[in-house]
Amino acid sequence: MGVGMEKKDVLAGLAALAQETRLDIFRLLVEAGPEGRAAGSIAEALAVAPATLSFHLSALTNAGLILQRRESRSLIYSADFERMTGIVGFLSENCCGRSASAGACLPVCAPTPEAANSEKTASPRCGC
Amino acid sequence: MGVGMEKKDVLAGLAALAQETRLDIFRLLVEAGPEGRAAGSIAEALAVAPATLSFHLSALTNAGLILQRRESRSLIYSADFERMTGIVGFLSENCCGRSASAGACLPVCAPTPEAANSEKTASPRCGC
DNA sequence: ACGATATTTCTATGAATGTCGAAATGATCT
DNA sequence: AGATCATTTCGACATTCATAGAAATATCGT
Repeated sequence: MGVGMEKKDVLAGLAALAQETRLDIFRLLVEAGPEGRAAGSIAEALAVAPATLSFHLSALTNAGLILQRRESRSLIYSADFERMTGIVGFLSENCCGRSASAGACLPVCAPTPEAANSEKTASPRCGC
Repeated sequence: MGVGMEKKDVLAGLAALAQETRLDIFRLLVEAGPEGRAAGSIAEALAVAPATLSFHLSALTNAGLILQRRESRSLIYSADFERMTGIVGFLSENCCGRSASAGACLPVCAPTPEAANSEKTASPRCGC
């Protein structure tokens, strides 16, 4: 309990990320790290209208993927990494009948180039 | 190169998973492993109309998340784990300004219960 | 309090999506 | 070839979503 995420939360998170503008926003915030970035800065970086950005920031916030804090006049948004890992974990739960908590079922941690190459030769597999 | 996924592919994958029925299907196939499961078996397990299931299987297939093969009269579907890891990797690319290939930026490999607990105490962080 | 700046809410519109019954297609077995 | 079984395609419907201009709200600095 506590570790596993509710399906509806995962669904909300995926839906939030399944949109080009929001995916761009989220990746920008992942890159920015915990310090985050102001709404205006995001709007400028991605060249989206303020109203449109606000719409998407709300969507990401409601999905729990990003956090908001105020700093002077600016609203700073940052990625919620904990939530993101929860979503990934949900996807690989019970991989090949095993429980995800038993260990790394999917090599989701960025593979080394060598591992990536050997992966190429092997047929699609689950990594179990 | 070849390891990184195109943004449009990631977007398609996320959109495909951002739907309750399809998420259920995919997780069922993740659990089934490389052996996969027949369309009819999936329809029965999830109690969805054949036409509806077919619609969603097409969506997942087009997104590259699942694979199809024939076995006698049945069409067997299985999860494409390689594609899934590609999507996850894309999300954590350039985490906090670093490249994902430099190492595990996000603890996306299922955390041990102990690690999960210590995570609870810390404020949201990126794991870098 | 006032003016300036940052962001959100309101409103409208065009486009895409999920669902399922009915019919059609494709594959198998005898 | 004919009968049967598994799955897909078609058609129609209601619902949801992305976008952005204009107005409203909130915060700050003086």
